[in-house]
Parts: sequence; C-alpha cells; structure tokens
Amino acid sequence: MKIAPNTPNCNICLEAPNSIFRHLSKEERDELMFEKSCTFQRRSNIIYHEGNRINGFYCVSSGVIKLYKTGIDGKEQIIRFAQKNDIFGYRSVLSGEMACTTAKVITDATLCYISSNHLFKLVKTNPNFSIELMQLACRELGEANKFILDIAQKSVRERLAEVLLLLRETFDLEPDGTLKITLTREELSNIVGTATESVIRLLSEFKQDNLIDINGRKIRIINIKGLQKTGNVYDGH
Amino acid sequence: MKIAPNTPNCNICLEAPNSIFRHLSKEERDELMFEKSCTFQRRSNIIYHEGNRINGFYCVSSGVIKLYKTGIDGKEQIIRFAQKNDIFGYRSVLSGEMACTTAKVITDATLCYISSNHLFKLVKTNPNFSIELMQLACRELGEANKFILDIAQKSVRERLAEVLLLLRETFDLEPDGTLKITLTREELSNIVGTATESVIRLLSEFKQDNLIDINGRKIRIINIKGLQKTGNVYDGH
DNA sequence: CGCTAATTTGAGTGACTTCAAGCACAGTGG
DNA sequence: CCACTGTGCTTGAAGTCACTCAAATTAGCG
Repeated sequence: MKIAPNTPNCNICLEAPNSIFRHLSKEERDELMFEKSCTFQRRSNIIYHEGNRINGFYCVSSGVIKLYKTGIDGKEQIIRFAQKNDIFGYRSVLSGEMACTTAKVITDATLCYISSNHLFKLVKTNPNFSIELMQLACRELGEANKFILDIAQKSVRERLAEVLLLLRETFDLEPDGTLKITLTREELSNIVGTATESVIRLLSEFKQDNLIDINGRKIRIINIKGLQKTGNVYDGH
Repeated sequence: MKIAPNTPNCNICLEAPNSIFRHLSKEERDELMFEKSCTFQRRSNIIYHEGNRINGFYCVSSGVIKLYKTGIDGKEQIIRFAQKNDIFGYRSVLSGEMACTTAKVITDATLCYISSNHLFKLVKTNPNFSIELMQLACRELGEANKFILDIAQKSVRERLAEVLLLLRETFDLEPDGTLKITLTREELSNIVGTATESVIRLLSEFKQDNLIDINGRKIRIINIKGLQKTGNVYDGH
C-alpha cells in the first residue's frame, strides 16, 4: 500500500522509545489516530505566532520546525527545534497561556495535530501518559535553565562552539559527517544570541583552527574535542 | 494551641488559590500531612547542590530560597526564588535527572519535604493534581524562555530595570513600598547576569533618575512607569 | 516561452564605537 | 575586622554601520 505524503506512518511516532505516546493502550492509539489530523507544511510556513491562542499541539512526523521568540527590535531568538517524533505547542496548551514562541517550518514537514480536548482526555485517563508529558516539560525546563547560564556567563565564541556541538548531537549527519540541517548565518546568530557578523567571523576562525569545515551553509564538525575545549563544554552536553 | 516554628500550618499551602495541592481530597491531604516532614532551615543553609540526586521535593511554608546554577568561574546564576507556597526540587524528581540548581536559604525558612514516592503516588491517582503540576512546569518553562530572550537581547540596564520590577511583583512590600526581600548587590548581579560593579553603578543611576530609592540593601521602587520604560517592559511582565 | 534585467537575500570584510567587564583601591558598617 | 559597597580607570569583546560580492529569485519583455 502506498502512503501519501500527508498520511504519515504514525506508528513510528507511537512506538519510538522516547515517544510520549508509548504508554497508550491499543484503544487509545486507535482513537488518537482517528482524532488527529495531518498536514503537510512547506518551508517558511508559520504554524502559529507568538501570542496566539492555540487549541492543540503538534507532533512532527518529518521535517524540522524552529521555535523562536521575537525581541523588541524584531530580532529572533531561537528557543529550540522540533524534528521527527518531537512535539511542540504542548506548553501553551497545558499551561493555558498564549503561545510563547512562533513556530516556523525550516524543512518541509508533515505534522500531526492533536486537539487540546483530546490531550486533556488522555492526561486525565492515563497516568503514565501524564508522567511522560511532565517529564518532557521538566527536561525541557532543565535545558532552558542550562541555556540561561550559558548565555549569561559564556562568551559568544564559547556559545557558538557549544551550539555547533549541540546541533551535531541533535540532527542527523550526512555520511561524511556534515550536518544535514542547513541554517543561515543569521539563524545561527539567533540561536547563539549574537550579531550575524560575529557568527560569520567566528565560523571563519573555527575553520582556520580546523575545528569545522564550511561549504556554504553546510557545516561539518571536524574536531569535537577542540570545540568542547573552546566552548568549555564538559559533560555530554 | 501554640504552633511550634517547625510545625507550620500547612492548611495555607493546601488551600491557597494557586496551590498545586488544592485539588487533593480530604484523605489525600491527611495522608500528605502524615507523610511529609518539616524542617526549619536557617539563612545560608544549602538544601541541595546542583548535581545531587534528590528523592523528594520541597514546599516552602515560610522564608525564601534561591535556586541557582554555578558557572565555570564559580559565578552564580540565579534561576528563580521560591517563597511561601512555592515548591521546588520537583523538576529533578519528575524528570529523574540530577538537580540542575543549588537551593540555598536566603531568609530563614520552614520547609516541608515530600518524598518522590509520595509524589508519584499522587500523580498516578489524582489527574487534577497531575495537571496542576504540569501547568506549573509549563508556566515555569514559559518564564525561562522569556528570560532567555531578555538575557540574549537586552542590555544590562534594561535587564536590571526589569528584574527590579519583577522583584516588586514577586515579593511582599513593606508598608512604605520597600521590597521586603534584601539581596546583596552581588545577588542582584547574579539574577541579571552581569558584574557586581555594573549593578552598583546602575542602581546609583536609577536612584539619581528617581526611579528607585536605596537605603543599604533596602530598595524601594518609586517610578514603575519609568522603570518599565528603561527596561522596555510592555505587558505586566 | 526562454532569456536577460532587475531585485532581493545572504555571506563576508573593514572601520569604528560602545557597553560592560575587570582591576585596583578606598571607604564603611554590622 | 571582614564582607560588602562604591568609584575611577583601562581594556577588550562584541555590536553597529557601511559596503562589496555572489547567488538566487523574480520580473520584464521580445
């Protein structure tokens, strides 16, 4: 049977070892499959804006979404990415607040949408699902706290090195070790929290120091240890 | 009946309109009261260290706790405070990770300790409690994200103004409007994410501009609108 | 249609400015 | 008396501005 691009194989999402859905019963899964709706979203589409009220959350079947906040002068601050098996938008739905970020597609994506009602129904009837969700939120909170420390205390150079390592851990790599995800210099600067020019200059320096290899927007991490050193990164994070 | 300092009146915590315990049944409350243990903690005591595994979480009956991470050079970054009715430590317990912050008493405190087991029991049997907890984590995550944006894009001056407003909203005020909480200049700098000297200079400037009044460590916010302007703070946050 | 022309977008560089960190030291007060 | 506050001075990291160049999109039009 052929699967159309907008009817993703959700079993992968449901079964994945780190999936929040892994503790759902057969019935719950069937109902979820029936209730959810899938959409195909093209690059640079915006799923929702910061400040919007959203009535459901999204599960990424394929593609990459960037979640960012916008500062006073219009500069973005990327908070995180969501890719295959990740969910996003759940924070606002659970807390009952407006979206605190804008969600924008950066690689063509297939998304499943699950309504707020359905989410709360699951939370109320399946404690293991609840716990799974809580753990997700708490892990994300831990990462946010880590990021606050970094941005407050580390130099731009250190942060860029750290971000490159993070990207390497988070996203798939081409066979030759190049990052599959391609970001503009500006987007990189919006993760690191600096000016675009600074990223450009530092990337060249990193290349000169043989820490990375650059080919347009394609970045390959050559020297992990070296990057860890310049980034003052100690554990696996 | 006289209440000893280390046997706090937990009803306040249980009943408070924003308490995560407000949806507990009579039986659950009784059991909680029986299971929990209370301690009196003196100023500058450390409850737990970043990296510790903790087997329960804390509810603040009185006093103030600061939660901070420590940077490479030993400088603290204050992530948040916990005061009356607030809970802390729950992030690590729920996510099953090590503590991501150190918890230190800054005003003598009475704390209730609730074990991890008991927490998970409640989560598994009371969906409303679960939801309450999730919402707490999600709200905190929203605040962390907001803070990331601020620290990444705002100047030290803006951030200090914003922090002062935040302190005013968060903590009790003396009758004359002075902040009840007293922080050293260094602690302020550890919230804002800057050097102590910078805070000292900026506080003097703010005083000169009649935005605040300073008396040693006692700070009184005089001109809220003015601080909002210098801090580029728009909504109630 | 297809092939330039025109516009936009992003990468990169150099010069300049400035914010804020760092250092040294002097009070000061609990 | 020691921790904290406060001040002056210096320095450097990083932001800003102004511009070039290349590539990619879009528009124009015979």
